[in-house]
Amino acid sequence: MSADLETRLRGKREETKASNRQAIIDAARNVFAELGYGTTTVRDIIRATDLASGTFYNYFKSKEEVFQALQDETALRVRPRLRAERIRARNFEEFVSGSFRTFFDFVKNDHATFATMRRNPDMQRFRIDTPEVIAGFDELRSDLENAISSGVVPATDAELLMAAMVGVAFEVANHLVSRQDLSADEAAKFATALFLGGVQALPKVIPKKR
Amino acid sequence: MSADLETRLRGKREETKASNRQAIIDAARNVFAELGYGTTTVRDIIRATDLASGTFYNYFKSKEEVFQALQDETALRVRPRLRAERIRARNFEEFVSGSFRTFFDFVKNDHATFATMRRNPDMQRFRIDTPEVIAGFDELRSDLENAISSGVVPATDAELLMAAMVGVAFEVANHLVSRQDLSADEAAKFATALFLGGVQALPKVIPKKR
DNA sequence: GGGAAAAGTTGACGTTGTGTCATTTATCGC
DNA sequence: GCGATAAATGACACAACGTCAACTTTTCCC
Repeated sequence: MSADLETRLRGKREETKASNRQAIIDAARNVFAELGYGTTTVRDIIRATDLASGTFYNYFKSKEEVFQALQDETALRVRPRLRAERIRARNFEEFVSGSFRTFFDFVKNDHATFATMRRNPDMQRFRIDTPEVIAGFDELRSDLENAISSGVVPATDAELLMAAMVGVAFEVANHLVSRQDLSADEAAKFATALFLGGVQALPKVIPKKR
Repeated sequence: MSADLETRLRGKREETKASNRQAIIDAARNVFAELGYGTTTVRDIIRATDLASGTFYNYFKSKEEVFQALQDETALRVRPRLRAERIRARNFEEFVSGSFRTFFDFVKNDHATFATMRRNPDMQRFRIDTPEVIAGFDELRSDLENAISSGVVPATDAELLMAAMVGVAFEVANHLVSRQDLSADEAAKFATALFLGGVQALPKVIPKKR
């Protein structure tokens, strides 16, 4: 079986190290979802595995660090999709709309990730900042710089443009999570229109009672 | 003296209650700035006042709650300014530019508030969510709805528009804090142009080496 | 294959911070 | 003044933390 194969290739030591790490991460995901981030303790997490308390500290410094690892896993799933979308784009309209649509689809569909968020009254607003996420931001900025160089986007402060896209993406995503009547598609259309033509270009909507 | 006057009006009891609460908040501000939010303990805070440990819990449930109170104090300083700026506005251009300029000025000038932030590696990205802040968001949304009703802004999803403004404001503010070469004015011009005319309208800039 | 070294696991233990509560001290209403 | 009420105090019981010496498993090498 494949475990044996991996063992032969990587050695048993590396093997269990990886599986322990993953066991802790998986346990943490469940426990966070159940107890909420604030109230769970390192002990709660380790109790949900078959490891001893001391072992936790061979892998992570604190629950914060496990949480980061969880976030990194999430970011690792989206980042390539966003990258691909931007590379595929043949003009700035596609660049922007592809990015927003991909991100909002992800947020709307990945229940496993965002259910946790909703159960946590402490951090209603979701905002991630791990190495993986920062790297994703840099990638976006660099792609924007290229777009500017090639004349697709007017010469402007690429860092600010990145910040604006990121800000809108995350903030709108928060509403996507809490509002059921809002689809990823609507959100993407809105954000895209804003970036392409400003307020005047925004999709017209019949005002709703709230 | 005025303390005597207040005492006569409010009673000594209310008096010291208010002053103790403020003492704790002030102590917390200093201690957070010195030790960082993550590492400071309730005991550290109370030690910086002349109160006993038990007294802390007469005023706040936890250090999180003090932190919230701190944030609320900050929000309470900006919210009226933003409100005033929006009321003064005679068209949407003024509405948007006034809002961004006021917010960015505040961020850039209020060192006391944002120095703390920079000293905290745990929460580099600043994001506040207290009742006072939520109320500010609601106020903005409601003002946007009015703008839509009166035809100054095209009929669109006011909540999304609010989210976009908030997202850009906070995310750009993060860069304001970390980039010395970026002025509040530049940032406001950028954000305003984006909302009024989209990417094509953004201020032109000679690309900088980074 | 076997034995020693290296790597990793274990859980008990000392330490630190938490929140409560019986007691004490200060203020209020009369 | 004086009883009643509100608030402050700090010792205490409890919970979680992170470490570490003893133990187990894997690797290395002859």
